Parts: sequence; structure tokens; C-alpha cells
Amino acid sequence: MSEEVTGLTRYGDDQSIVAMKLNGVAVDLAYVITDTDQVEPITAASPEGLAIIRHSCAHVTAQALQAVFSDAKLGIGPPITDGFYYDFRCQPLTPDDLKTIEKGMQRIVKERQRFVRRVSTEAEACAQEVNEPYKLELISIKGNPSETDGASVEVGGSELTFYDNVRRDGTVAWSDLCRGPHVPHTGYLKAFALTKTSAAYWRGDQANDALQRVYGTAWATREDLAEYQARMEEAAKRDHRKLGAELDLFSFPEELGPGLPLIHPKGGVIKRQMEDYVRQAHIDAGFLYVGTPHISKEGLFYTSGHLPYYAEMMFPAMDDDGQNYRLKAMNCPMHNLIFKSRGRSYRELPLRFFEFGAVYRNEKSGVLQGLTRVRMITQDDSHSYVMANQAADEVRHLLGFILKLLRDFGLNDYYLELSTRDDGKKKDKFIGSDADWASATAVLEQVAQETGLRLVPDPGGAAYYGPKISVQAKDAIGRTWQMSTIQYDFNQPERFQLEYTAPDGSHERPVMIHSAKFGSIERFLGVLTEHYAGAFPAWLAPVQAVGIPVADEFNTYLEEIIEQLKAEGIRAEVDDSDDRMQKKIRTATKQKVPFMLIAGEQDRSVGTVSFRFRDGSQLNGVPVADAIRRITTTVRTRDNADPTAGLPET
RNA sequence: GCCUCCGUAGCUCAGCGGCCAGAGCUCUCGCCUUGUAAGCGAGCGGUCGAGGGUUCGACUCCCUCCGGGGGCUCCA
Repeated sequence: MSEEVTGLTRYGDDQSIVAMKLNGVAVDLAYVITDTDQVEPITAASPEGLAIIRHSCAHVTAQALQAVFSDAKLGIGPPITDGFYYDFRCQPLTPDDLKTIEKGMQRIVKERQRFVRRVSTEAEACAQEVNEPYKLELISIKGNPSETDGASVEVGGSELTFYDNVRRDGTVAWSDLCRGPHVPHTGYLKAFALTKTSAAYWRGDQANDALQRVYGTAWATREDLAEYQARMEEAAKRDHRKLGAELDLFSFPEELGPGLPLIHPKGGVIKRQMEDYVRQAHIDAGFLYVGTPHISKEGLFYTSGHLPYYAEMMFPAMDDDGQNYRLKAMNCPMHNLIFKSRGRSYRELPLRFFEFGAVYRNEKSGVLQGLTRVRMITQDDSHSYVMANQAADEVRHLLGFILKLLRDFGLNDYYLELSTRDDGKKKDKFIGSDADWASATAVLEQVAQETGLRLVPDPGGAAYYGPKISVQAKDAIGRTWQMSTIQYDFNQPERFQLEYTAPDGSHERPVMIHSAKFGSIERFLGVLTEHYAGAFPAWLAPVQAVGIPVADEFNTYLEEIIEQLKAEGIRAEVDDSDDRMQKKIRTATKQKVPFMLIAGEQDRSVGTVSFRFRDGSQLNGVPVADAIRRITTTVRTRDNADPTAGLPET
């Protein structure tokens, strides 16, 4: 492997990659030279190494695609999580096309084409890319590519560079404008696959050309690739839309309309557990339970400022004899009216309102997705009205509340995001003074940092009325979902002229803290379904225990046991269908019922049951009282156990 | 909203320019009663997503719309 490049070759100023061997020390990918001239090995399995492999794969994909479709124009090809993509302007690609391109990639890998860096002048570069309009555009924006649109991968360095793919006979097979770095030669690309095609806009802007995006995955070893593919299969099995139908939790009938789910009785059990939990938790935490209508005169949303800022998101107005009404897309304006309904004293603050508010958002059809992106959202929505000097404590209190809730529901993989105003071009999307934004952001940032959790900045992601902390939780497919949020709002109290009387008799304006703990009951239910792969912990399971008689004559024996469980508040039933015992076990297992109690003559004669779990393990001859105690204890302690343990194979 | 792929029974899927469109599961009824993942039989169920076109003839080919999957963009 080291025959072609042995020395230390320094490329450029910030991306110094050399190949394989230095002073006889072998590593599996490359070295990078740091600012201090230290030489550090990059291994193929490291994040940097994988990015280099993936980006190199993107080049190989482009070379292979242009070999098939010679008129395809190149966009950009950056590495991404688990892989890479490359954008092209060309005809739509079929799965067969991808196979053909993959074969071409294998050929290029076999040729062991070297990646050779070549510094270019702008004039030379333009001459070379005369047939590549997007590359010409990149050359013209050299020096200030946006970090968010991926263009920096191609032209982000201080010099304009090309990477030539050079065959062993010295001829150049292909060439691409690129910042680098790359692997020494294509033979280092050992484990990759093209996964899907999609469409994307040039530089992420709808106003630009629509390009074909080819996605691929690439890894250091074939084993890593196989593991990734297995993970994707497991993720597909966990898809909440599939499990929702299989477990009879919820459905999306066409007659209702897109993004409008029906929660079935079994899904309703989980929903109710969530609601009961969060209602009681709010009451315990000093919140006052309130209720508000689903529609309102339109003017309310102009007062709040949601119109016109959120007009696109709200359903069109309903005209009632010249008076426009709107379905609400948020609850805060109505809570503000409750605050305003009488004079408020500083003694009442923090004043906290909470409700399950159903809000309606006219999401664009293309963004809807199962329960995780719907058009009616049930928010566990709260608003805390506080004095400015109470704000930090209130945010701390809310964040602690949220993190406990997530842990109680078994979600442990999450991080915080701090969404702030974008001080750049989109500044007009936000209202309020610079000073207010700065102090509000400082409060949130400080409290977020106190948690010690990873805090990711999200400039431009704030609500128009103030910054927010959101908790991002990961689902089984690795998507991160925005769930709980805490938003700091100094604008709506102003717009609604909210006031309280201070100790000295003056009228002061409160600060308002918006917060949703689950965020959306629907989305949280979807994410929970995937998190547990449908095998909900016993305290959430729609059916917690099933009695399975070996034959009909033991129905009565099991019914007595099940009645005792019901008396303890357990959701339990006897399967008294005409099916065989084996079929009943299969059914209960597929329905992911946590506990099965099986009994025949052997058990009845001595007052025991077979105690079977959904993972197939079981305890025989368990005294009835012990079985009941074990079930009630597990349910009452809200034991979440390991969500991945004991999943049935089929 | 945009790009792309898809749409046959409640679910998973066969099928073909030409007789009354099939299977398994589910559901209903009947029979059977067996100790750890599918007992047997019968029945119900589809203007093949909708509309239009091509054709002697369309579930099959073409167009439009609706719905869904995957992305882009956006968001709880």
C-alpha cells in the first residue's frame, strides 16, 4: 500500500495531508500536519479519516456518473453523516443507473487512481471548467462561500485547487475543483455503496436549478459497512408508521387528510399515560391548569404578532359575516388574555398557566411525516409570567422539569440547542431591541451551560419574539427531533400590554417564558414508538399482561388471576379465542405484550403459572401471588429497562 | 411548495393489452382442545387510488389530480 507515496508532502496551509508512511511508521490512511508542525496520524476509522474517505468517494461517484452521462453537470459533493452525496444536473436516475455507476466506481477503485493536488489560478480554473456552470459559479464566490451550503468543501481553502485523478500510466482520468483533502489513491476506498437518489436545489435555494443528488455511504472497512447496513434495516423495522399499524396504535386515513392522525385505543393508552404524567407534574410544579378555544378572532394574532409573521403557517381565515376567525397555531395569545383578565400583583409571580393545547399548522404537504410532523399538534404548553430577575430561575426550573421527564420516559440520548436571532440578512424576521435579545440570550445560555449537556448553537432559529432552548432527542434511525422547548419572550408582554403591580405600586411588565415539555404529544408518541421499537416498558404498554390457557378448560383459572391483576390497576386480559396456545403466544409476542401468564393442569393443580416475557424467556411454576407482585412492581416503578433488550426476531 | 419513486382486499404482496382479478394474514361462522411463536374448513371483503385519453378491448399504455415513501426547504 505504501509503494506509491512514502515521503511527507505538505499541501497548502490548512489541509496538509500526506500519504501513508513516515519514518517507517505505518498508519492506515494519512497524516495531518498541525499548526505547530506536529505530525499526527489520521486513521481511516477516525471522524477525519471517514470524512476524507467519503469525500473521495464523492469524487469517484462523479467520475463514474460522468462516464455514463457525459452531459451531466457537476454540483458539489461533500461528506455527510454516514456517507456523502454529489449533486448533478442530469436526467432523473433510476436504481439501475445507480448500479451501473457503482460498477464504474469499482473499476475506478481497481485502477488505483492517485489524487493529485494542483494549485490553479482563477483564469486557469475558469478555462478548465468552461463546461461546468456550477463550478464556474463556485470559482466566482471563492473567498466567501457560505458554510451552510456545502460550497466550502470545494473552494473553502485559501488557494484555488484541483484534485486530478491520475492513472498509473500518468494520464489524468478525471479532475475536480476541490479544497481536499483526499485519500492517496482510489484503492483506499474499500467499502462504499450508493444508497438513494433525490432532488436538491443548487446551493439549497428553491429559486435555483433543481439537481439530482446521489447519496452514498462509505466506511473504513467492509465490516463497518455491513454493520451500518444492518443498523439501517433495524431502523426500518422500528419505523413508527409501520409499528403504529401493526400494533393498532394509530392510523392516517386518506379521508381525514394529510398530517391528521387518528389515535386508536391502544395508542390512546400511551397518550393518556403521557398526559396523566405531565398534567400531574405540572400541577406539582406550581402550574395552573387552564383551557382555551381552538379558534379566535383574527385580530388576536395580529396583536400577538403571529400575523403576519406566521401567516404561511396558519390555516386561512374563516369569514363569519365579515369577521375573520382563525384556527389557532399557538396558545400563548389566549394565555395572555387570562393574565390580563384582572390586575396582577408581583406576589402572584411567577404565575404559571398550563394546558393541552391543540394547535393547527398548515404545514406544506411535502414536510409531513408520520406522527413526527403533523398538522394538528397537541402541545403540553405552558407560559410562565415572571419578573425579569426571576427569569433565570424559571428557565432553570423548566429545564430541570424537562430533563427529568425525558429520563422518566427512557430517553437518554439528547442534547440542547440554543436558537438565537440571526444578526445577518434575516434580521427582519425578528422583533425587539438588540439589548433585549442580548440579555434574553445570555439568560438561556447560562442556564443551558449549567446542565453540562452538549449545547449546539442555532443562529437564526429563534422565534420572532425571542431566543429558545430546545432539547434534541435522537430516534432509532439517527434523526434528531426537536421535542421540548423553552422560549424567552419579552415581546408579547409588550404587545399585550401585560402588567403587574410592583411592591412600590408601580406598573411593571413581566417576562414570559414559553415551554412545552413533550413538545408535541403526537411527535413524542412517534419517537417513543421508535425508541422502544414498539416494545414499550410495562408501565406504558397498552396491554400489560395476557393470560393464555393451554386449553379452554383453564380459561376460568386464568380469568381469576387476571381479575386480581385488574384489581391492582393492571391492563390485563385473557386470550379466550379459539386459537391454539402456540398461536396465542405468537400473537401476544408480536403485539409486544410485556407479560404472558400461561397455565394448564400442571399449574392449576398447584396454584402456579408459567411466566413468559416477550423476548421468549420464561419462568415456570411461578406461584400466582409472586407473578402478580412482579407485574405490579414493574409497572408501578415505571421501570424502563433496556429498550433494545428482548426484542422478538420477527 | 419543489424534485423523485410508488399506489391491486383492512395488512403483506402475486398477476396480465383479451374469459367472472388471485394468495396468505386479519375479520365472521363452524369443527377441534394439543404445555411454550401460525390446528382444520367455509364465508365476508376489490368499479385494481380518482378522472380523462389511446385502443375493437385498459387493472395493464399515456396525461392530470389525489394519497404515500425518500429527499430539498421548513419546523413542535
